[in-house]
Amino acid sequence: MELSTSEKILDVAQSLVVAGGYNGFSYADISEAIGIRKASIHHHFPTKAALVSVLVGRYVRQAQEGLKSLRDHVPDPVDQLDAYLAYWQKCVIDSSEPFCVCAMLASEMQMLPDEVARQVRLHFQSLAEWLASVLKSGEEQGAFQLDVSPGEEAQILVASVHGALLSARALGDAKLFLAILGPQVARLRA
Amino acid sequence: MELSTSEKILDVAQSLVVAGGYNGFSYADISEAIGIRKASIHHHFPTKAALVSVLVGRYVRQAQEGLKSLRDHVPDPVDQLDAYLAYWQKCVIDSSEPFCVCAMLASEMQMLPDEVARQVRLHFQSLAEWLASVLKSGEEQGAFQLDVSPGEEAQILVASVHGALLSARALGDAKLFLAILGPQVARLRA
DNA sequence: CGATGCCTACCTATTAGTAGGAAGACAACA
DNA sequence: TGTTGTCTTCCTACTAATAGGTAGGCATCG
Repeated sequence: MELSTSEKILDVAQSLVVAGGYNGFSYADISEAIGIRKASIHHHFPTKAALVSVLVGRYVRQAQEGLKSLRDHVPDPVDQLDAYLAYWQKCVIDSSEPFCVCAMLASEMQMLPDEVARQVRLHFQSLAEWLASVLKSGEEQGAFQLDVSPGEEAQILVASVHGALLSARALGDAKLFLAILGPQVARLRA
Repeated sequence: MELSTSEKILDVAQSLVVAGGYNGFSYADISEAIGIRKASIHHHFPTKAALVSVLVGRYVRQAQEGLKSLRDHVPDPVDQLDAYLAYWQKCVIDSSEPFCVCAMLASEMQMLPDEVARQVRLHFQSLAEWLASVLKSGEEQGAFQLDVSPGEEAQILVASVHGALLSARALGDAKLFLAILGPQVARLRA
C-alpha cells in the first residue's frame, strides 16, 4: 500500500533531521523531495515546530514499541542488549539512518521548541530505563556483572551508543561503532 | 587588554555554534551580540564557511596546545586523564562551554563545508591519538590495565566523553557527565 | 599616501507562514 | 437517480522577515 502524504512528509523530514538537525532543513527541501508544494505541507503540519514534534513523537513511540517487543520476544537479557546494538550497527553500516533523531536534536537542545525538547528528554530517560531493566535482569541471572548500579551502567551505555554513533559519523567509519561498543558490552559479561 | 574585533567575532560565533551548530546562527546574531554591523563581520570573514573554518582551526589548535602542555607538565598519565576530564566537567558545571565545538559540528557532518568537515575529522583523530598515548604510557607504567589496545580504548573514551556531554545536555543534568565518566576511568585503573 | 576598520545602503535567495480557490470524495437526502 | 453540502487535499499566489553577501564611502592611523 501507498504511504499517505503526511507519512511521506514525516519520513523525509526525519531523514533530513538526522542529516542536519532542526535548523538543517526547510519546508522547501521536503517539498522538493516528495513533489508537493510548500503550502500543502503546511496543510498537514501548520508549523515547523508542530511537524518536528509529531515526527519525534512517532520516533519515540516506535522506539519504545521496538524495545518493548525485544524484551517480550527475546528471553535472554544478553541477547536483548546484543539485538539493540545490532539494530544501530545495521543502521550505521547501510546508512539507512546513521544517527538517532533524538541524539541529533539533543545537541541542539538550547534552541529547540519547548515541546520538542521535552520529548527528547523523555526519550533519553526511557531509553536509560529500558537498558537499566535489561542490565538488572541480566545481573540477577548472573549473565552480567556490573561495576555500578544498573541505572548508572545504563547511563554509561546510552552515552557510549550516542558517542559511538557520533565518532562513526565524524570519521566516516561505520565499523567504528562496533569497535567501540563491542568491548563495552564484553566487560559487562560475567 | 581589549580583545580585537575579529577575536570577539570568533568568541561569539563559537558559543553560538556550541549552542546551535552551523545552521543555528547567523551574521545578524553575531552583529547584535557585539554591537557591530553585519557588513563589518564580512570585512573580517568574507563568508560564513570561512568564519567557521577559522573558528574551528583556532579551537583545534588551542585544544592541541592544551593537551600537549598537559602531557608536558603533568607527569602521571592517570593525572593527565583526570585533568582532561576535569576540564570538561568544569565546562559543563559552569555552563561556560557545555559542549565540544567539534562534537557539535560532527553531528552535522553531512552538510558542513568540506574544509570544516576535514578539520572536524582531524580533531577527532588527534584527540584519539592523544588519549591513546596517555593510555599507553599509563599501561607501561602499570597504572592502567587495558582490556583492548590503547588505540581502541582511546576511541571508547572519545565516544564516552562526547556521549556524556550529550546526555548531560539532553537531561539538563551537569552531574551526569562525571557519573558516566567516573566509572569508565575507574575500570581502567590497575 | 595607502591600508585598515567600520559604516550605510543595497541585493538576491530563502525562510516560515497565509489567503483563498479548484477538484475530488463521500455522505445525506429528495 | 441526481443533487446537494461538506470535508479533505492540494494548488497558485502572496507576505514579511531573515539569510548570506556586495558596493562604495568615510574616518583614522602608520
